[in-house]
Amino acid sequence: METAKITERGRLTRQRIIEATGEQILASGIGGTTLDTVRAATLTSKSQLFHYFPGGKAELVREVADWEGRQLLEAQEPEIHDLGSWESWERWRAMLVDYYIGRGRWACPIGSLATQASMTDPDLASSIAEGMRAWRGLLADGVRRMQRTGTVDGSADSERIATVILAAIQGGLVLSQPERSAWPLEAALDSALAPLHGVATTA
Amino acid sequence: METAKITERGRLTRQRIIEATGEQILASGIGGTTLDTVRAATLTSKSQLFHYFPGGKAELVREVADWEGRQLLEAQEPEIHDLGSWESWERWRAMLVDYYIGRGRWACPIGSLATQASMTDPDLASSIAEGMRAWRGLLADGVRRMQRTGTVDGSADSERIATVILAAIQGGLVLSQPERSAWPLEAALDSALAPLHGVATTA
DNA sequence: TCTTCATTGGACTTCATAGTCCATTCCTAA
DNA sequence: TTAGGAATGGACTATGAAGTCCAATGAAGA
Repeated sequence: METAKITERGRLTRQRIIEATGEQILASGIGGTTLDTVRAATLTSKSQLFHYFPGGKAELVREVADWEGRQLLEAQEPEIHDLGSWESWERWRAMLVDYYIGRGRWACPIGSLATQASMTDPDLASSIAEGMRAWRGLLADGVRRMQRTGTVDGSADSERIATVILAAIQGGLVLSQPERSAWPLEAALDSALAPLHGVATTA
Repeated sequence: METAKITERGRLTRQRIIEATGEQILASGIGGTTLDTVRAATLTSKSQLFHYFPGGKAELVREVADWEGRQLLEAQEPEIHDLGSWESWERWRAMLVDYYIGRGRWACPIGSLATQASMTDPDLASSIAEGMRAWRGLLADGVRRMQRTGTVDGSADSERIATVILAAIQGGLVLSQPERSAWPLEAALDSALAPLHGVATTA
């Protein structure tokens, strides 16, 4: 058994801790999130935090990053595995904007953690980099599907287009966050998506 | 007199503190930068830090943000005030990539601070937002110059194009940082600049 | 029922860091 | 030369947050 004995009740508590920590990190950053505020929000005790996360805060943050990463990918279902038509890309785009802005996140759980912690926690940094690569891979798959249908020039570099789209998301959020407006994100995203519907970038 | 009495010697010390703090923040983040490490790096004493920055760490960080913002704009001189030809844009792009990657920064002093502190320090957040707007304005000026020469479609929204370029920079850096590779930044930037030399986005 | 172990509560310890205070040194101008 | 204020040194305090420890509780199977 890899994970020590854990009952259903324990699993729920553990999950509750992860989700509450995720919310606090998104709202206040890693530095603004303390074990005491997590404890208060989850109605747990110090010993529980260390019982479920023996590695302390660092391990907890890493688990949060993993979980948020999975959530982010799940939120993009089912479109993320389609992306074979412009309509699918449009639905995916709408979902994404809603995920970030509509739900009041205003930041990417992954991208934001990347800039916050990549310099202090190498483990977390590589985990995040891996998540980014996975995400980029799914987008690149979509781009290749568009190339197969002929909508997109077959000679274009699909990985590169996927990277540009990801960068647009992350950069758009960096600008949207302080402005509290969705439009930088939408502008950046639409600009990056332009090559996917056979229309030149018109800005 | 707005600023209290300060001699040339004092001004230099103060500046030394700002620059060292800026380097540490860029390398280790705000949380990873302590007054003690700054003190050690600058060969100063605790009392000096509070003598020059009565508001403590928060004020120091804000001064750093201001100074880094000015540095960032200065680094783009003189091109940032030209940008009237594609060649000028190319020179500007090269300068920028060198500023971030060539000098081992791997992060934007402004964008990185935005995600690190905008949620905890509203003053800093608005100061950063203002810096972003100023920067965007300069880029938009350049875009309009390109429109006047006819290289760029005059009906395009110059502010929007400028925003997309800024987002490409910020997002490119988010991706470049964990990968320790310049190419995400270059890909995003080149894609955003494509509309400026009359070539459709080819990725 | 009883045993065992996961789960929980919460006080306590340790430590890093922001911030305070006062004495001392350095510079400059009268 | 000297007086005054800026600049500096560094010990000290206060605080908050991470992490430890042990006792108490709850649940599930023998």
